[in-house]
Amino acid sequence: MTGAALSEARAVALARVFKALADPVRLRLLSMIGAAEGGQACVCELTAGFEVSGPTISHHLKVLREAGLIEGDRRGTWIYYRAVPGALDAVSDALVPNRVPA
Amino acid sequence: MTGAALSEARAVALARVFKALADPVRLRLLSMIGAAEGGQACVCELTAGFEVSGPTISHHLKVLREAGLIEGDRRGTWIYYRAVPGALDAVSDALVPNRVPA
DNA sequence: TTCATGTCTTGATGAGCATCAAAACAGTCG
DNA sequence: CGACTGTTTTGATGCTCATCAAGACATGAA
Repeated sequence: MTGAALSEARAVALARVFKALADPVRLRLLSMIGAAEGGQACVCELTAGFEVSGPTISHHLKVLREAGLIEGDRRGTWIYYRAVPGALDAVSDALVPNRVPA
Repeated sequence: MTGAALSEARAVALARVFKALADPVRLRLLSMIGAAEGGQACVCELTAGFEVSGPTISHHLKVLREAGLIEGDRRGTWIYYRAVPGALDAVSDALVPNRVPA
């Protein structure tokens, strides 16, 4: 956030992603998905880790999906979600441009 | 977000910061402060760059201040705001731990 | 087809937030 | 002190969001 000033349009787009990240449940969902075996997890596993109801988890997953942070595909009975590659890196870059991949 | 699963407490703390970033006006304020001469800007300069009213800018600056992202000090008539060093880096680290300073 | 399971959508409710106008506070200058 | 500028606080309003209960949809099995 030290480079040139942010344009209005870019600020709106970035704010949308940050809004998706601005909830403890969604952060933990994202974390659980990333930490899961093979980088993916089905909704049943995710729901088990929280005290909130199934529909609420589904709602949060939808928010993350619409923000471009995760994507899911149905495999038989279950739906598996995984992180969209590079999505979080792009957000990280926007915050601190002077960083490079390890 | 690929390491160990996030604790509930850490998720709540992180979400608080993301919530502060989840507004286009606040993102642009942060950007303008970072891009300003000497890394600091007075409220009058910031207000001039927006269409919203003065009190609204003041409100957003307060949110950023309470999130630990900026700090301000009065210097005569004007109050100057600047970014808290390392605050954004910490957020960036939380998102993508596998990055190192350039 | 009928049933059971997993996931999502709908509808409703209560809490939180962005915004502004008006008032209050802080500091400078005459 | 009094007038003025810069900044914040207060109060009110409309909107968005998180959550749940109930129902709907999708898939696989009997």
